[in-house]
Amino acid sequence: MFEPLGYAPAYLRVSEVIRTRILRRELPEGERLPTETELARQFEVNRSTVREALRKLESNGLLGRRRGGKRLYVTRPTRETIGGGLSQAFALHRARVVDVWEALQAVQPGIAAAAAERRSPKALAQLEATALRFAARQGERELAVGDVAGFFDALGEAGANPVFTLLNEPLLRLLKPSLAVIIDRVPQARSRIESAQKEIVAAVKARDPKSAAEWMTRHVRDFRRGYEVAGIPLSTEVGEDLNAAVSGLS
Amino acid sequence: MFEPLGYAPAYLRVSEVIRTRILRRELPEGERLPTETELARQFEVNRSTVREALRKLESNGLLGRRRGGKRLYVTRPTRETIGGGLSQAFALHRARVVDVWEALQAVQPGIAAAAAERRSPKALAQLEATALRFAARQGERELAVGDVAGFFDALGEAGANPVFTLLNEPLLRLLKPSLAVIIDRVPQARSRIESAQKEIVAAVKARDPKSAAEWMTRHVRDFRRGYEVAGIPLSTEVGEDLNAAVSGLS
DNA sequence: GAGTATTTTATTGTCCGACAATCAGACAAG
DNA sequence: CTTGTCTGATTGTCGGACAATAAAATACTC
Repeated sequence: MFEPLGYAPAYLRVSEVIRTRILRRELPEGERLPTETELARQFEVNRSTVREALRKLESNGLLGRRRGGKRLYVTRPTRETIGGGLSQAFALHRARVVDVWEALQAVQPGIAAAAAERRSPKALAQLEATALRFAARQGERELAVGDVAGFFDALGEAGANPVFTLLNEPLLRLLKPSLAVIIDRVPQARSRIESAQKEIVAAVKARDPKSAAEWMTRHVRDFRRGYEVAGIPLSTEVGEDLNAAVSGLS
Repeated sequence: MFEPLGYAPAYLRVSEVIRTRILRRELPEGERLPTETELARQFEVNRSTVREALRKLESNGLLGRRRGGKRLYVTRPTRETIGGGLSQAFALHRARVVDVWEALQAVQPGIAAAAAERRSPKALAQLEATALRFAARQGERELAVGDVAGFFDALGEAGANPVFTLLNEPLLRLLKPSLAVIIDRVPQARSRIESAQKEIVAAVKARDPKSAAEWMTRHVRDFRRGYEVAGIPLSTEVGEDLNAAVSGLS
């Protein structure tokens, strides 16, 4: 019948004010924030209160500090920040590998198509380099996994769409552990990935969105096969210990 | 040559410890956190330090409080939390409506297909209800926009994939303002949306993923037409003032 | 005068102690 | 069984303090 009348503690109000200032770019990226004491003076609150507000903004990725620096600067959330937060959220919502895979399946073909449509020469070169790096890699499971993720990243970048770029990161992050298992346990995994990448690169180079999307669809579908062959149950929760989940094939 | 040896202030270490405890579910959701004084005692730091740590976790959505309550509880990030953070990030990365639209184009058909495959009777009922609500709505632009978003939400829910559900929210949030403009300025918008929803619901009901995806593709493509007809430049940045952006057709 | 040491200052991280507001229960009264 | 009253616990906020150290300013060297 009645709404609660919603009082907000000072630390929240302070962080809110700073936040909106940043969002409407009155505090532009790279700007150095005033000192805590100065902020406290301006807002007429205690420094402790200001600090609580700053911690919030800091973990939102809106404030950060330069390497080892003391003062805070206005920044925007990086891929890493967002990726970390989102993948953590997915894990807490008990997302399973099949869920992540399904999302990948939905989103990657679109990304590939966008990349094919709009790739700059530079982005293309980047993409080719990544593919080659993976192909040349021997052993070194972890690095190989990084290369695969790097390929998706480069593709997202080539699409020149920040939404894609930012959404890509958390999915890859969740995928990586299981991908490592696949590469370890499925002998033909590397060559299949390699050839899929080659086809996708070719399509992107030829500016052929349709073909890029199709090859990507196959590529992602292959991952699913990989899970099955590697003995990773599709219902494994991401963030779970994979070693515990894979059915014990030696 | 050498990595910086990375000292972390106490408030960070405290929040990190609590965070990992939550992530590995040693602090299960719904658990009441000890009082600040108690935490300070256990970590052997000052209460102010604990409070800074708590603020970080709070804005990550890992801690929250029950309506008007005082004590903190372990929670997981809600759709709203994530949606807010992500859409804010998109805005700061200068995403444009066309970028968001493209992401929608990529992801929604997959969601629709998933919903068609797995919808429970209950989720289907929910979806139908949402569609009907939109159809019955007259005037009340804001509410109508909410209904459209609600339709996508219900669809994501029906897919029973937390990844989809969580990714949906921020996209919709960014879309809403421009959607409002479309509904205002494009006379046939409502009826087109209504009929698309009807087709999608039918496909979901019939458990026909392929058809669901196809209709969704058309539905989303329609939005793009809507932008053009409404005079919203596709390169408008989301979060920008739309009234300033629409070409002045009175 | 450009680059390198050295000193000085400013700023953050942390602590302590304090107090009002208020939430959560217990308890009494109608 | 609801309403009012009391009590204790807990949070939000404050003020002041101090060591560590980053940033700025200064002196020094070639």
